[in-house]
Amino acid sequence: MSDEKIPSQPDLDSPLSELAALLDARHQAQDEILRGQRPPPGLKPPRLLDRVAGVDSALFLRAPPPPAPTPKLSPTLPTHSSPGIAESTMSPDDTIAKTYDPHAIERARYARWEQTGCFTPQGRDAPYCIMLPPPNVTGSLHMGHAFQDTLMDALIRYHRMQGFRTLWQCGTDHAGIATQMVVERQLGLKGTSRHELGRERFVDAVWDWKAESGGTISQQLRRMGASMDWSRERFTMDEGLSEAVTEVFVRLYEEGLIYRGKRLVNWDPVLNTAISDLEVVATEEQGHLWHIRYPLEDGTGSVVVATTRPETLLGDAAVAVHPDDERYQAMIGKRVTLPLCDRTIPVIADTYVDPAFGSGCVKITPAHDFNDYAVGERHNLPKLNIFTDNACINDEAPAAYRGLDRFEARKRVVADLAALNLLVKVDDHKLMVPRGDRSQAVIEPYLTDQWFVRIAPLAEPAIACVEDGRIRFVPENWSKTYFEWMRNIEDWCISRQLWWGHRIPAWYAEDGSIHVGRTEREARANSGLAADVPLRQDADVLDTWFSSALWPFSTLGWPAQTPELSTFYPTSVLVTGFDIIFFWVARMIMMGLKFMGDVPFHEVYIHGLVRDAEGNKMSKSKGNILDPIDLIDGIELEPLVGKRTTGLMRPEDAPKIEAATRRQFGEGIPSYGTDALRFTFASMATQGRDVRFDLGRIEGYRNFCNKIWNASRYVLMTVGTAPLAAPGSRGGLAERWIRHRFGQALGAVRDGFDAYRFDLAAQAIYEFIWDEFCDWYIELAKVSLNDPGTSDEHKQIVRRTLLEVLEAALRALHPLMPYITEELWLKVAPLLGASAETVMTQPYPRQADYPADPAAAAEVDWLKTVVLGVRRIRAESNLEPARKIPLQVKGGSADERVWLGECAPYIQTLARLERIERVEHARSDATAALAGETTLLVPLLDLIDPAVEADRLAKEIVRLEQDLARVNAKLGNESFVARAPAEVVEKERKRAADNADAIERIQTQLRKLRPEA
RNA sequence: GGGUGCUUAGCUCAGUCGGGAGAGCGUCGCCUUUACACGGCGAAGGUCGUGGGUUCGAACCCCUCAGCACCCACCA
Repeated sequence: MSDEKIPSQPDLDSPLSELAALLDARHQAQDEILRGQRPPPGLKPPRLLDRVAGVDSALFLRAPPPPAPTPKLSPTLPTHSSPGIAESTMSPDDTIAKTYDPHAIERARYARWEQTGCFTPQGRDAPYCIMLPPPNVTGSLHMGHAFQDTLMDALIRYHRMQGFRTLWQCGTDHAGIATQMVVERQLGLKGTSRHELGRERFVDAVWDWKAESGGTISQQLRRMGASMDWSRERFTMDEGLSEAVTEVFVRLYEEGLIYRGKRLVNWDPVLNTAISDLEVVATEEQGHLWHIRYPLEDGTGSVVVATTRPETLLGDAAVAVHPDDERYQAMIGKRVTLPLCDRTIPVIADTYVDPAFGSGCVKITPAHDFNDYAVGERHNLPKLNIFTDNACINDEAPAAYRGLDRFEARKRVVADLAALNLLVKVDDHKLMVPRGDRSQAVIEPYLTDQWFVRIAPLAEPAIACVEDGRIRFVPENWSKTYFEWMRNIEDWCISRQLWWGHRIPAWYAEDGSIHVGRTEREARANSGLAADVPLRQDADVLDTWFSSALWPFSTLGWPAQTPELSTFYPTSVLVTGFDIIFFWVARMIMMGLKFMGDVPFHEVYIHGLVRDAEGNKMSKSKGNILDPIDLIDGIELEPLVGKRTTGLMRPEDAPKIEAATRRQFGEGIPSYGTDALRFTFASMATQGRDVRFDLGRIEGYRNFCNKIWNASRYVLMTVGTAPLAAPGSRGGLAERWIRHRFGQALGAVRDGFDAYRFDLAAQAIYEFIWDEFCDWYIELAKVSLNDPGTSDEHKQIVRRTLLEVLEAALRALHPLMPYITEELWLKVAPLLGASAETVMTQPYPRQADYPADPAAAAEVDWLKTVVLGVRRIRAESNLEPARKIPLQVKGGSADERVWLGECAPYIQTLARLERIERVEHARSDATAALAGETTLLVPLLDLIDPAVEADRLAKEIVRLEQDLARVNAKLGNESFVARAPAEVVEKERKRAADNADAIERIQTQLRKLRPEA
């Protein structure tokens, strides 16, 4: 396998090329090397490691002379690349390389598509539109994107070829927190910070960073072959999209659906911002449960409370017990002295307390715990905030703790309690720790002023539209997840204390009053404020998902009523992962219904998440990331190790990651090309929740590319400029059969696309091309074309069929493998008189044009059975494959007798027969197989070992008898015969009869070999 | 605590309507066969997680149990 890792790009400065040049330049093989093609068999290419070490190519000098030159096409074969486009794998004399090389093709093809405007919606037919989930503008393509984009592009190309007015709306997301963090990190490396720069200059710095790195992902999307309409590319902080954000905010505010309030929110003390519930991830961690004694103020005793966060004691407002808890009845209403603090707090009764947990007493800290907040509200407790924005103890706490970080304060509090003998015990305790999904910081419930969306009124219609089917989830069960969340939804905190994002269109007067408007001017006008009243705009920005929620209509021009908006909204389907159903899908549905009065899409296709071969989530910190571009282009081991081990959050993991990488990719990653990668993704798109990315799959599909390449090469070489039959000529058996099979395959492909079963669509087309077209039809066609007895007329039909089916199969495959199909189609189609510039806008083949032909199917199925039967005999009798053998046939139905006559030439060649003869009695030294009612006999006087053959037949009889016994048992069951559908019963009866007949015939044969049997 | 999935060949996974268990990769054997060795031909390999139920018939429908995964959630 190591032989496969030769880099495919020509590199004329490398020692490889110099050495190659030393060899006879006239040799075909050398031409191939210089053109970047694979060397012929026997020539060992250098390994990647050798190249890295700079010691390659010695192997080339020892290499044997290359074999015969590659066959050539007629020099008059038309070529169809446009001027300025690299002629890729075609050498100047029109030789097609023996091995598919994606690199020579992909970039030029893509540039050509983009230049000619193929990606913009065309025509006036029914619209088809997909919204690209906007990737982070400064991000780079990961496997999840590549997977998702492959599926979307397949849908887009499939529908475009069917004539839909197809729009794939693309763009990028400003990704507030993520982008701000990146830029802040960079500033940190330069020894400065955003605070030093100030807001305005910081935001400028982010725009600079966007300008610098914002093109990365769109270039990578192009490498994937994504046919999105780049002319309509949008950015969530574009002027137009920002206008949409403001418009939505103001309208929701005016309707009372956005409000500002002091609430307990999830606070990230590292990023210094509020975040929404969804951005908090709870992780199970090992901690402690501290049991602390609070003495009663009257000295009559004490209570013991348990806590996982002892520092919050400083903000306690009460101790709560269950109202029915007999142990504490006497204490309810009394006060306890709060240790370390110079104050007392009440003992209250609340059903929130679980008497069975811990001591049955709970400390209540309303300002720092969501439950306690609710208890505090019920009992009118003060909300004592003891933290600063970055979670240090503030001045509300006793002087001894002020300024301490929360974890430092925890240690100090615990130590002080122990010193006072108030620490009863400390237990190990597993708890769920809330962490920010971006910063990984421990989140604190924190009391601040924030903006919220009142979500229930928006959620209600959003639930209804999924219930009544206006939006359909695929797979359907994701709607359950959606309902579950939507029915328990909480108000959405949309303000963020960041600098990068959409500013909130709210202004404050000095008296603290709030004025909302599309502009400051409008805000003043709304409130009747004079122009000279000083106003200060809210410093916060909106949650990034607020603008993402508007994506399906903001990108189409809303709030303006554009033609695009009326044409493409609602969009056709949303393709996304289940991880953002709540973040994005639900919110788009709510906003779309609210502002467009209609759903944003009719279907939501939820795909799985890409994981590594072991099923682990791919992450930088695990060092198991695969870069889709590396799979396309290949990467040598050292750079791969480098990529995986730099920029780690935990640099100490580097050695482990390096070792694992070297183990798994000892020779780097070979180049597979975009089409193989895309086909792999499509075939992994099953209904499951996660998809494991396995290099074996992509290698297999790279081989598939090569198979297609070579099948096309054969067809081009065979047909050349030879005359073809007129279109529509009725073919022979094989021609009718392959058309029939193609029609069936097209049906399966269509069903696959319709159901978003890309795996089934991919499988159908893979099997058609490899198992039917290559393995059988091309071989059958060769028989006709190579037989001197074939009429010219028939040969012309065979050539046309080869071309037509190949040409249509390339179109059928195009949505999944755009590059190789384009490349080959442009060579194949002209031979049929087609002269388009691209296959991309050609009609998708229709099943109706390849109607079923059951007669041809039955006959070829029988033909295949005969050939397979002989091949099996040959293999199991250890006959040399090259040796031509005689075949005798005996018996057979009327149809089969006719078929044998018609198929004899095919059978003779494909089964490598010397002759076929009909006999009435089998010789005893013959091996036998069955094809329908026909018995196949291969007399092998000199080679057969009767014992071996007898064993083989005996085994076959056992197999048939087992099957017969099962079928007979079924038929012997009266209920089965009485209750099963007649056709099922009939089928079983026929099967029993067939089996019995087959057993009889094999037994006859066996008795001749083994008379005692 | 609530919810959702998953368990089929050595591995990764299909299996649509309940009616003869499939593919790819891997393994084994043969083969440089004029498109392709990134290939061809052939083969081996499965008690469909467990136990029960419904049915003439269950990988598939229902229930039980076991194992695994994920999502949501305020038990200190």
